[in-house]
Amino acid sequence: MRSATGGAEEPGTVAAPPDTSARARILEAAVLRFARSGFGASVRAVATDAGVSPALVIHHFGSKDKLHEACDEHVLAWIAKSKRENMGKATGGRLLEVLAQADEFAPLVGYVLRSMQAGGAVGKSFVEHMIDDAEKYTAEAVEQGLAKPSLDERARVRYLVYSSLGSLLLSVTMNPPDDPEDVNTAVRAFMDDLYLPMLELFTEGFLTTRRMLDDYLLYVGDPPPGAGEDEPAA
Amino acid sequence: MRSATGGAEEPGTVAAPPDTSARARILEAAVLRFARSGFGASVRAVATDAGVSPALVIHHFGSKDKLHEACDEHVLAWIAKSKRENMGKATGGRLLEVLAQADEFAPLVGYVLRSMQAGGAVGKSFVEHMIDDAEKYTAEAVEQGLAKPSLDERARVRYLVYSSLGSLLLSVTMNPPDDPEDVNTAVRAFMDDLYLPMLELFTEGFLTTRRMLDDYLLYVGDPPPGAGEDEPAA
DNA sequence: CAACAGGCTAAACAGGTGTTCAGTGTTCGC
DNA sequence: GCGAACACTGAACACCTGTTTAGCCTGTTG
Repeated sequence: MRSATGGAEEPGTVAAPPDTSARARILEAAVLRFARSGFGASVRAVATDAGVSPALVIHHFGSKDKLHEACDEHVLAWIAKSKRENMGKATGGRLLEVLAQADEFAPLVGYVLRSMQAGGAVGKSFVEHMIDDAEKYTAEAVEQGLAKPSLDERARVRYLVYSSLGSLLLSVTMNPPDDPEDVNTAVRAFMDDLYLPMLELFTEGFLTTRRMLDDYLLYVGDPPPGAGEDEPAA
Repeated sequence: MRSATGGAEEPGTVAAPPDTSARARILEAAVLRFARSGFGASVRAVATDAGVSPALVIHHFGSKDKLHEACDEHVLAWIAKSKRENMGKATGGRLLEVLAQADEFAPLVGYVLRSMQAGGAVGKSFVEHMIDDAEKYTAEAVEQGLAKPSLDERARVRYLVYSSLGSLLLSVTMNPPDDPEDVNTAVRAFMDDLYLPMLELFTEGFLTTRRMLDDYLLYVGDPPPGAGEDEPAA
């Protein structure tokens, strides 16, 4: 077998042989296992999946928490890369759906969902990035006249991201796929069921009058006018 | 083996006037502990909270799973009662918010959220009941001319419930309150932040044109006219 | 009074957990 | 060749888990 354990990894795009190292195999197995069974999965389970001994997992990563962190970093790096590559075709809040369709990435999507479920770092980071992106996209959409302006753009974006990701998370949690690996099936089912009402709500709204909105505005006072200066901590 | 507590007495029908009994104290402590720390909390933790020995917990409930089931039943019964009492003032998807404001019920709300997070029975039941209720309320709202009719009423209701509960769950998961007991603070913060954009979306929509909706309708074919009841296979 | 019953507990059990340790080979620089 | 560094493992350790066992203690009943 090749040694080639030099720290310098070749950034070759096509030939990527060095991911057969035990460390990489463990990391991949851990991401998959955590996505499947949640972060309570045992080190022994990860080791078995990777075909190594539990001691080797600790030897390479130091502890289970460190392994968890390494998985987080790994997935975050993958998200950053995927975001760059899919910038064009995945607009707005549909990044996850697009990614989930690629079987290759499905386990990673599962990991993100698990992290959101557990309130972990990856989930938080993913949601925040999603909000930042969505803010940009909606601003463009407003400029182009595709989307209506909002009384509070930032708050609207937060709401849109929270409701879309939250509903997806809830749907997957309530109706977990038989094989925990193919999250894409669950995501697809979610989209099939709920895409129409979402689109309908987005184009036509839900209420017939402005009464509730106006009453609320009167009650809480005016929201930040247009481009709010800054938001002091409450 | 001799069964210590004769299984003759059916729980629920037994008239237990003093809820100061150890069994009741354990049940209450378990609901609170599970809401606080999730269902991974140990039997010993519950026992300590209740001021009893771990053995007594098992003695009264048989096993940890049985204790979990008993908690579920307890909370479900409470939900049913609260729904009956608050039918009038809590309309639509705002039941949880109303209930969360009553400090007395806050831990129970926390339990419901935990169960939704874990995909447990209480969460599932709660969501389904919520959908049933919301369907009734929106039907009334449509009749009264307050809400616009939908291409698929059932799907819209499901979407509304999933997005409101899902966004709440995600918000609480991402920003857990310092003291896990007062969920009401987190719920209140969620409402303060996201109620305006929600209301805005409901009254004005988001998109300026019907193009995306029409394109989608053309793509998937017409939705079930009126009361469609079929579930498309994946 | 004695005898029994049941709520209740301390202690232990069996099993799983993350982690450590001593010791395999195998490979590399000298 | 040598010795060191390396990836790697089986076995153990200490701890925590749910659960069981034996027995205490109190109240009731004969």
